[in-house]
Amino acid sequence: MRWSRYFLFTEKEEPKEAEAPSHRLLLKAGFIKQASAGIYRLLPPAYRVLKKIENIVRKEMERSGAQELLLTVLNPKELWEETGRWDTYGDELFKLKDRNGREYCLGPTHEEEITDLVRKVLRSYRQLPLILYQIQVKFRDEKRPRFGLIRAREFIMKDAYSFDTDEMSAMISYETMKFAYQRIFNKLRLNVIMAEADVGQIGGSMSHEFIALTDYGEAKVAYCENCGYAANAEIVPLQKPEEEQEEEKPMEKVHTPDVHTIQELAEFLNVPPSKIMKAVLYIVNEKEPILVLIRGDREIDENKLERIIGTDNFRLAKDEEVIKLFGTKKGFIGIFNLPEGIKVLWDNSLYGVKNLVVALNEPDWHYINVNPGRDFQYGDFVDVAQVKENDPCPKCGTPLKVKKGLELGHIFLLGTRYSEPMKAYFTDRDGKEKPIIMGCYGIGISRIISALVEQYHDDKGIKWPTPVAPFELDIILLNTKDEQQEQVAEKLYLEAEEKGIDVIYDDREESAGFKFADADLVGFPYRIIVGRKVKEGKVEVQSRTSGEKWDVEIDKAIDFVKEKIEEDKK
RNA sequence: CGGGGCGUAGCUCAGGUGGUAGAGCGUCGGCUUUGGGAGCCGAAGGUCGCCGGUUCAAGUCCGGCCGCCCCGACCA
Repeated sequence: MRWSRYFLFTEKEEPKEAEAPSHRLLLKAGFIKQASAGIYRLLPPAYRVLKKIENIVRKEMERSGAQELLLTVLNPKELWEETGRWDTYGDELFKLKDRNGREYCLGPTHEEEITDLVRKVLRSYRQLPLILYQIQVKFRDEKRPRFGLIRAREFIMKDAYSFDTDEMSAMISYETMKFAYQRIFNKLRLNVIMAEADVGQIGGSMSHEFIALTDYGEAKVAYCENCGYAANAEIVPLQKPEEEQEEEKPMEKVHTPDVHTIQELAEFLNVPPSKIMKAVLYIVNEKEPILVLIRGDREIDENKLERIIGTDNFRLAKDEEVIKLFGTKKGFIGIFNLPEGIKVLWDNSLYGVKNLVVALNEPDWHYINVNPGRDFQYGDFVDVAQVKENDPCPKCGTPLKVKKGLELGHIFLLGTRYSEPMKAYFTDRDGKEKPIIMGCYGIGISRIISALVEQYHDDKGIKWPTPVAPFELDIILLNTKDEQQEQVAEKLYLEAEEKGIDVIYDDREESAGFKFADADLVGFPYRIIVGRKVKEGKVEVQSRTSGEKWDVEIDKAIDFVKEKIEEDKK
């Protein structure tokens, strides 16, 4: 490809709206163009990357025995009503009507579609097991699209579905996909952690997430470097700590005027936050107040809370509600003088803490040196705290690492969550009708482009790993007016094409610095610089990744680069 | 969904107190230049997000709407 003819236009100015490096660089280097909020056009170089990612995924899926098909984007309401998700999926579903008033959604995921297809075709246990997959555009009306391709409203996903006769067989399908995913992320050169995960609203019994470690992403993963345990932070269990061995001091009432936050209170009383009982009031289903008590140095994990109370319909109480219920402001809620009918949850972190600071539901006063057993009785303990760096690993007790990441893959053992309500049955060996056991397996294909840039860039631009680079080699002709240089560059370009290298030839009439800067920004793994060394029969080969430079004889340059590329792709 | 901000040339942005729109970069033409986003000369390019109001006069003031970004909540 000659760059002078190629649809690749970089920006010199920094895109003002982008913050995440991947978003900024993909815009600046001319890979993506926004169409509207969370909706992006993939330009030719980005599409080349996307296709390479897809093909790596395809190869590993096919190797695992999965078969590719193509479902539809437009999905009728009726199927979604069968599983109840037309309503429960909520506002995230893009809905529309046809001219006759029939309702559809744009598929955000395809469990209903695939289950419908399979129930119409499959009859017998002889036809199982089966894994089907597609690479398809998906639509989710995200509340807040963010960071370019990282959270888009229209995006490309690989979704696979497994169908088995029994739990054991389903488990084998699940494990097969798990291994395929590990191979895929290795081949994509991504640093990805496989973590245990919550099954969430998709349902099912077992689930793993594949999280790329990045600074921009929605996932938080906790992992143990000792035993290999890794899980989404929101499901890491935290046990009660050891009881503190500390002399119990006499309880005292202390005036704490205008002290509202834990931090202020800790400074005012000169105690660590871990000695303060924090009380947070939630309103469940818009009517039932629940008071959550937690140690002052900890935060509430609302995902854990959701699983405890069994609904996501809850919110923090408003100031007025606190005043109405407790007769005091936020910051002065505690366990003493509690009004009737308020449910109280005790987080494990509070167990065994001595000489606590506790509010007493009276403005501007706290008790200090409050002790369990003597001054109050514990209620029901639960685990609602967010996991933090250095919390003990639930498997082996070693301090955990907690890192931010980007969810690239998610696999679920679904069981009969979809086959049962949709009546996807097969006849088993014993002649009985049984629901198919299902699994589903997603990979965010377009999001992988961003994850790659997050993990492979520097201050000058992107550094694509060779297997996914839009072009493997950039041949830069420095002086377009120099006939000798031009002849050499043309010859090398044709030779590279001939030898099957993905090559772009920068034949544009631009200054040397301009071309170098573009090459760094767009991030081709190798470049050949055709410049003044041509007089000595040489060109310069450079690696974007390592920064290494080699002077190579003109005739050997392409073979030299080809060898490097082959090595990278192994 | 709560909070904040922005919308003027392709991009980044400037345009006290209302007076009919500018810069840098990019683009086009010419000359010069070619190992790190070159220089000089010239030119084109705008329904100032949309609708309404106030006014002799609105990019500027007022009202409504739309779009986009950021923080949080949310996020198989």
